[in-house]
Amino acid sequence: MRWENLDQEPCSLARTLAVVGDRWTLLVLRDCFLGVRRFDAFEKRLGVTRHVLADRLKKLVEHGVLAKVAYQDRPLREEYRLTEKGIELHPAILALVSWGDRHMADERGAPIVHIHKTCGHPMRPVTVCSECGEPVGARDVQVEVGAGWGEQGVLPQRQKLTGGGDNG
Amino acid sequence: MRWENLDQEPCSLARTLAVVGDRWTLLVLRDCFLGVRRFDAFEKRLGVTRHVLADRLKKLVEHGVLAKVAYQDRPLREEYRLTEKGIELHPAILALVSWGDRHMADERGAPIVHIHKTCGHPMRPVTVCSECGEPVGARDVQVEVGAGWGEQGVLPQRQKLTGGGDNG
DNA sequence: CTTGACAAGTTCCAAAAAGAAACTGACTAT
DNA sequence: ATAGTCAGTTTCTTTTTGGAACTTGTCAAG
Repeated sequence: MRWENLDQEPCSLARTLAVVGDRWTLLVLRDCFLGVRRFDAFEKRLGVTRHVLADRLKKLVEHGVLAKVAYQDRPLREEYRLTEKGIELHPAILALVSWGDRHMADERGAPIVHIHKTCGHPMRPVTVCSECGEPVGARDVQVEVGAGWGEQGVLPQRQKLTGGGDNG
Repeated sequence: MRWENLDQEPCSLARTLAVVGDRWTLLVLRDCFLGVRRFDAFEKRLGVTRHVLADRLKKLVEHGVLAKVAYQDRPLREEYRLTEKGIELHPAILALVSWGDRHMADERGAPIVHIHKTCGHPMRPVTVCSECGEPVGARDVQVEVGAGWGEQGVLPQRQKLTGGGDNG
C-alpha cells in the first residue's frame, strides 16, 4: 500500500496517519502548540531541511490542520496557525508525550511539564470514557464494525492481549 | 536532524516518535491491539512489504514495545505480542483514531466502534487531568521546563492559539 | 547605487529508504 | 516427489530525504 492511498482505508487511524503519520509532521505540530508559527522558526528549532518542512507545512494546510495567515505585506509574509481541527490533535500529542515521559525519559525526569491552568497542578493526561467517565485501558474496550466500515475487510479473530485481562 | 538521533532530543514527543513515529509502525500496533500477532497476518492485513514489516517489527522488539514469543518448535515459529509498555500506547492510538473519526470519516461515520466493556456503551476517549479530573483542552495547559530538559534549547515565546482562548 | 540582511521558499544532487517480487530454509500434508 | 505454510532475506528499481546553494521581494546602511 502506498502513502497516497492511506486516507481511503476504512480505518480512522490510517486516515489520521495520512495527515500526521510522518516523522516531521508531528514535531511541527508540537512546535505549533508551543506557539511557533514561522517557517524560519520551525526550521531552526527542528533541524529539518527547508525542503521537507515546506512540503509538510503545505500538506498540513491542504488538510486544514494549519492555516496560512499573512502577518505583513510588502514583502508578503505568511505564518502558520493551528485551525480548530489542528487544535483537536492536542489530546493525541499529549498522549504520545505522556508515553514518552513514562517510557523514554532519562533519570532526570520529563523534559517539559504540563500545568493544568484550571487547577494549577502539573498533570498527566488520563483517558476516560465519554459515557461513564471511568478510566479506559486497552483491555477495557471491545472493537466492533461500525457504519463506515464498508465491505473491504474483516476484523481479525480477537486474541487476548499480553499480561492478563480478558478481551473476549 | 536524523531519525537515529531523535531519541536523544530533550522532548518526549521526539523520543516517542523515535520508536513509533513511522507510517507503518502505528498501523502494526493498531493490528496488535486487534489481536494480530503473526508476520503473515500483518503482511496480508496491512499491505506493507515484508522487507519493511520485518524491519519495523524488529525495531518494536528492540524498543520493548513488542515481544517475540515462540508458539511452536520444529520449525521454530515466533509471534509478536504487545508488552505492557506497548499496551500503554493504547491511549495515544485511541486519541489518533478518535481524531480520524471526527475529521476524516466519510458520511457513513466511523469505520469501527469502541465499546467500553465496563459500562457497555460505544465510547469516545476524553482526556482529563490526572490531578483534578476535569477535561483538558489545548488552551487549558501551560508548558514549563522540567527536570529532564537539559541546557540544549529554550522554549519559544508563547503565542495565543488560533480560535480564541488565552494561553498566557 | 551597491551591498547586506531577512523571510519564505525552490532547485539540484547524492544518499537513504521504500516498493515489488523472487528466493531460502525448515518443516507438514498428500 | 510435489505442493503448501511461515518467517523471513535478497535483489533491484523507484521514491523520498538530507545537505547546501540559489531565488524573490523588500528594507536599511554605507
